[in-house]
Amino acid sequence: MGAVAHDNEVLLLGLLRQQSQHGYQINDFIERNLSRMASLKKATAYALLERLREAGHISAVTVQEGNRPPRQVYTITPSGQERFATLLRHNLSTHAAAPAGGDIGLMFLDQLPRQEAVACLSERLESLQQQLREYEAVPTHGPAFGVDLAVQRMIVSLRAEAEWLASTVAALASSPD
Amino acid sequence: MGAVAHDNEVLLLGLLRQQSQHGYQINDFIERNLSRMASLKKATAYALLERLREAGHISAVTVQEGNRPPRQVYTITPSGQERFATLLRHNLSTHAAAPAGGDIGLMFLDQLPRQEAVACLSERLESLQQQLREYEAVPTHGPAFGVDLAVQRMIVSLRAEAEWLASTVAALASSPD
DNA sequence: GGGCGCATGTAATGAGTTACATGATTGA
DNA sequence: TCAATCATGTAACTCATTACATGCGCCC
Repeated sequence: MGAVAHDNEVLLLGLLRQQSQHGYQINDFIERNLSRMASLKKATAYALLERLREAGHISAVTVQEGNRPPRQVYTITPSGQERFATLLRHNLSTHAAAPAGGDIGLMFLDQLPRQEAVACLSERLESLQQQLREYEAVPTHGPAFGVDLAVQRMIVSLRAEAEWLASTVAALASSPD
Repeated sequence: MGAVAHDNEVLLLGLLRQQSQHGYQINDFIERNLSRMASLKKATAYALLERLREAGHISAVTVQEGNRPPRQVYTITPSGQERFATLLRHNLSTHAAAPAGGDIGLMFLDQLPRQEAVACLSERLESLQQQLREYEAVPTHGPAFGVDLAVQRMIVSLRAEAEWLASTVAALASSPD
């Protein structure tokens, strides 16, 4: 993708907005707590932080505690605050336009022998239900906010997809070849 | 993404499987009929076709009719048939694992003044409903197959998302700041 | 002393995007 | 004659990924 989504940028700015941090810390947090929602990788995060610093959206100071490795501690700047607000508004206002994913295969479903198609979709259904169970097991913190909201949305979406897929598989399995 | 999804590859092989074609023709078809499901761009398509040819999954012959520009007409090879079947099975069996998209913004919803958040999400809801209407307006061809199936899935998915979003906006609008 | 955690990065690779180049034909 | 369509590509760029490099401290 080009400069369409900016998901990673919002993520980093958002985290830095809540608290100044160094790269390792940010990455750690994402891996531990946001692995389901975010796909930002370590090397990408470091590079993006550097780009954001160059752009003036965050500032960096080198901090060394004792003999530990020196850290680049990043802090969001006023320019970054603005950027964050702009990106967030845009991100919230816009629904990921096009191709959702996983649809291309469906278009060619009839190019596979019926039985095989049913088998494949059944497998998909199972992994879908597994994912759903995982999201449903995520503990929530009372009224839906922050991450909880994103989890909720994921659940609703997965549930709808699972239901549709189940009925599609059923229809497919009982129809003539 | 790396070599994870292969959506574009399935798409091209699938189209060539139905009929030998030249690049312009394929691209034209995608733009006209599949713009909703596929995001494959012209230059990318040409490049991918060349890569598929190098890999031996398709073969090319140059054809010239009259004085029109010469065309590279591509035909799927046995190797390509196999590849297509493999990719298709995988594509059908697997649900796009991770981050669905649009979720990162939600995580930071509380970093925006309540009113603004509601406004943004309302805008999102409207465009979502607009999209939904467009998909619902796509004519179907009897029993769900091929593209129809993908459209159906899109509708189900959009509907679920729209419903969830509507109730979320309502809850948000009526809660204290 | 050997492996893990901390902390930051580089290098190579690859896929995708936009914008542009080219040149003939067709139709208003 | 001017614009659009046909047809294939190249070039420059951005973003992301994986794998690797480095080096110290801590703990068993």
